[in-house]
Amino acid sequence: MAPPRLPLNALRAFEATARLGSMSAAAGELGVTHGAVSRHVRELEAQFGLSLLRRQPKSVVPTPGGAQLASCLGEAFDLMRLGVSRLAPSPLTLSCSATIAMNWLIPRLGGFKRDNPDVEVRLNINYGEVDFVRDEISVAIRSSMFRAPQDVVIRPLLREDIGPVCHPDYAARLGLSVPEDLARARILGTATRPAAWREWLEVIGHPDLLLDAQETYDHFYLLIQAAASGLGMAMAPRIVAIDAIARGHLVAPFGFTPGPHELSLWIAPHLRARSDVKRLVAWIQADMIASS
Amino acid sequence: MAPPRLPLNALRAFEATARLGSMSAAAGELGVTHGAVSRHVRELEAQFGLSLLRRQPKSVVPTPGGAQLASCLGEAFDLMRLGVSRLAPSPLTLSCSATIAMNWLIPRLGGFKRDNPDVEVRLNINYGEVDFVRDEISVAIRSSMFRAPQDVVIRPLLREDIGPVCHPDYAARLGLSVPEDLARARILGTATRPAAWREWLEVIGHPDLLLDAQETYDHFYLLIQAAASGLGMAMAPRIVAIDAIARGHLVAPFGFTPGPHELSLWIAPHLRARSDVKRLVAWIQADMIASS
DNA sequence: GCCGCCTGTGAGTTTTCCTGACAGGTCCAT
DNA sequence: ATGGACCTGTCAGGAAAACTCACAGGCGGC
Repeated sequence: MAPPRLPLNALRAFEATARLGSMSAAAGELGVTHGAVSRHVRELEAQFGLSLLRRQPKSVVPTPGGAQLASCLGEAFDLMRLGVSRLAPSPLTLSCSATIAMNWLIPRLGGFKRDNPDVEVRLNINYGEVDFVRDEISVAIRSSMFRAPQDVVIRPLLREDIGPVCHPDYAARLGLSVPEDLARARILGTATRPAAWREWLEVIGHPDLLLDAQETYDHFYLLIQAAASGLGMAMAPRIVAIDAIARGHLVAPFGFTPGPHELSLWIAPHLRARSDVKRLVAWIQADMIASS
Repeated sequence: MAPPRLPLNALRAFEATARLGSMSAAAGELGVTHGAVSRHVRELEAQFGLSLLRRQPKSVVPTPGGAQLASCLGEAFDLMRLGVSRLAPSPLTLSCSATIAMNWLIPRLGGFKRDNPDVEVRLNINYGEVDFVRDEISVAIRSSMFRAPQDVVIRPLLREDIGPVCHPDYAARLGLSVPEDLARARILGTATRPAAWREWLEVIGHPDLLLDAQETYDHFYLLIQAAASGLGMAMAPRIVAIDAIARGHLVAPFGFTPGPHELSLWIAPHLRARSDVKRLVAWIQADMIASS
């Protein structure tokens, strides 16, 4: 008969219990209920034929043997974690447009780093096509304007709500109340989304209105900054304007309307099960929803 | 979001695979199928987002990262095993009668030690009542003549087949063919089982025959040896005579008949889940059945 | 006394793990 | 070539482990 396999999960539960001096605390650390921990410890005691913990009213104390075992186990688990962490993982790289990066991601990234101090996020500022392997991209935030590569895991984030934005004083000065009033405004555009104003006019039901960009910026984020500086009206997705609106740098006199595009997460298929990838994805999804 | 729990079972499967250079070998060591190991390894690779093994036609070779991880894991598991083995277990103690010990157990004990080199078995030569705690007994072989203590785990072994035995030459000289012929034999008895002959006569359907012990030994094993020396007929359970019969030291001219008692294993309840206890119990059960 | 905090335990359920069977691949011997 | 031995990969289905939920009981503090 072969030597019995070590009951690894039970050993982990016991180690945490001995270290924390409490089954409930160990259960919290392991993300299970106290009952599960209690069972694991009893299973070990039965298997070894001796008691590992002295039960006390408000806590548990390892017996001498239990303490020695716990210390061995602690070292062993540390060693495992060390080995796993040494696995030279390719860095976690998030690709998104400069606009999203500046107006949504970077201001919120501190929160992710606070919750996940051990995860390092590299940014890749880009939009459009992605080569996950060549550029070592783990996750990309992309608009549905672009086609995802084959095999990529896609998680829809949100439909882009779009609307005109400008500086609050600018809006007040022009007295905007209906879309037609925009004829009085200076219309700002961007080279990367030449159809932006046309798309908006269509979704709000004024396809007849003609608003042509009187000034065109090379980059979307320059456009946003121009609008925030009071230089005119920009057509912007809510997600990139929301912070500026909250700070009072921008207003959206006509609100936002669901636009023709949506934002998605593209996840490198070979990395989709990696824990840091999963954590980043979960965080982006949650924070995107929270800020929409 | 909490840091992910280490997938311990998968890590163990990978460690064995890397050490043995083969999933099938690892599966053998762990007592599972190769499919299970394959899944575990793939799960790890997915979770870490990198490949741990280079697949080759007839084997697998750890990648550099995989080799480093495997070495860490190997140390960690060794440490765990060490910690567990240090748990000062009470010694494994088997209690049985001197007769069983001499005529059945000890000749077979080598086989158990060969299959379980890491298990040390202490013997407690005794019969009748057992105090598992005071005498630190783990397992006892006992006859149903005795009452087991409360709470003991009982595993029936076999019904005692009993019959008269003597030296082959002695049987030939007397020309025994029917029980009545035993009147010509010298009847040997033992103080510990004074009713042995009577019980046999009853189970073979000759309650009328009267065979009284003409010589009585203090111990059963002395009785067996006396019979094997040609001093007369002894009433013996098959299980204690079987080896002497096989070696030609004894014969059972009337065979063996199911007797009124049976042999059982009594297992100390607080030790019943201990792996060495379970292995000893399994071995005794298997070998008892094999030799009956 | 009552309440809060701990652990123990049972039934029932979810999740994990494993099996068993098959497929594809390489190497070796025939 | 061709068949056999021996790997690994994969899938559906089933056994076993793990977990949850709910309740019970003990102890200490307010």
